[in-house]
Amino acid sequence: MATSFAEENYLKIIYRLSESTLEDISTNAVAELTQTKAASVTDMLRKLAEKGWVNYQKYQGVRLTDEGEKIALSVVRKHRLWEVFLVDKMGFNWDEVHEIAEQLEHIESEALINKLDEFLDFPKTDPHGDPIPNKEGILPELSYMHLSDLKENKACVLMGVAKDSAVFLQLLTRLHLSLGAKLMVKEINPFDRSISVSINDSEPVFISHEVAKNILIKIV
Amino acid sequence: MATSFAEENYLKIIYRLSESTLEDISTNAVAELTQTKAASVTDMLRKLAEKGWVNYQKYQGVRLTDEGEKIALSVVRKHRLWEVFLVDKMGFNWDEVHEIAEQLEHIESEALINKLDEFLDFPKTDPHGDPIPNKEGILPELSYMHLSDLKENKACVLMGVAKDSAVFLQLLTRLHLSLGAKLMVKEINPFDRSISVSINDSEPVFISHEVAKNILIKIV
DNA sequence: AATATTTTTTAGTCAAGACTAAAAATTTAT
DNA sequence: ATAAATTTTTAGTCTTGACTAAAAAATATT
Ligand SMILES: [Mn+2]
Ligand SMILES: [Mn+2]
Ligand SMILES: [Mn+2]
Ligand SMILES: [Mn+2]
Repeated sequence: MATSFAEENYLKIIYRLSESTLEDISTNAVAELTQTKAASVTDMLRKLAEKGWVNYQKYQGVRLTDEGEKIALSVVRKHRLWEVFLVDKMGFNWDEVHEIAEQLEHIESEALINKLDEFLDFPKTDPHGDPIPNKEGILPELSYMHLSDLKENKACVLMGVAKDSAVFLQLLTRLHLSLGAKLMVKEINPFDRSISVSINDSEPVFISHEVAKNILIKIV
Repeated sequence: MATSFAEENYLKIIYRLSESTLEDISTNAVAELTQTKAASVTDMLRKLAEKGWVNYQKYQGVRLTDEGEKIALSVVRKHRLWEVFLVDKMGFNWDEVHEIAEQLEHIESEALINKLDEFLDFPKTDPHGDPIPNKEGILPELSYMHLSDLKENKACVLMGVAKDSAVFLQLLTRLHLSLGAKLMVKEINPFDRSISVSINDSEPVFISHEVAKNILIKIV
């Protein structure tokens, strides 16, 4: 069955919301991310349920069916592969690619996306460190910590971000915090939980707890 | 002003029809290429005229305004650049790219299309030999002959096709007729105007007039 | 337990872009 | 110059995906 852009966007957003909770997803949560109103979401949820892509009961929230998740994963796969393309091949910065990928993720061609995957050398993660499902829809297992949870004087590598708004990414770039950077927390201030971090062995810089919370790392 | 997919498709098709005639374009001609009905076209022509992209008077046919042509050329540019990408970088055959480019041509990002242009080394023509407008909307001048108009025993090179339906392109491929092939007409049969052509100096093969008419060449 | 607040759904509208059937205008043929 | 055929437009309808305002259900507060 063919899926419209709107349907794909909804499924992807329900998927993303499901990643961080086991509970059913609320109408309002979906409305916020789709940038629509709750009433519009209710309408769409009924349609998606009708097509067998979500389980939905009035007032009970929504959850993807296996088939719905499969579609969502394929959209996520396309989104993230196109992001890799935009950064690695087109030379965009990591804060510039989201909107374009938001469009490209709806291009309908299995053949194209698999050739693109190959062209990019089967990347495991996108420019924000998010995992890319393979063509079977299997996500590589990545277990990252938040920089905010790291003890002092432990070496680690920046592996991803937990938020990909342009302003956040631009801030990181200004601080020379990019994927692969070697980090070490030098000091944790109990007052506001801000930290001072050395990036690639240079002089430590200050980072708010809010920022540290959204930086994903791997201990080396 | 933002342009919808539908509007872009209409403008592109009106542009394509205008290339081969100086007359105004008829409602039916547009309907045929957009795969819609004449009534739907009439509706859309009114909207396009409203936006200042076409000149349209009831029963008089339609013609692009300068602004409309600018939009059409940008869609054509995107379509053809994506086709080059699909063939040169993704490894598709020339008969497989049209539908995908039909979608990709609507991706909205000046920055992306200009980076893509550079990535592809500023190609002058697409995989079917059609000229690619530059970012200012200027088309390179290409003056090709039809193979059907060529005299016997004149060497030439296949530069493009005047039709890009998949079946036609697949036929050419089977005959080893691809862009850049060296051709020489060995014989013209007055009966049905079919010709016998040597391709890259190999044994001549027979080609119908219909096929020869749609092969574009340059004399060497 | 009753009330207030928040969330979600329903009801009614709207715009875009398609359709069919019928009417009107234009073009072609006699 | 009429009549016939063709093309184009109008009128009315449908689907998708949005909206607002109001009603209903669920949740939180006293
Ligand atoms: Mn999207
Ligand atoms: Mn990403
Ligand atoms: Mn298109
Ligand atoms: Mn082409």
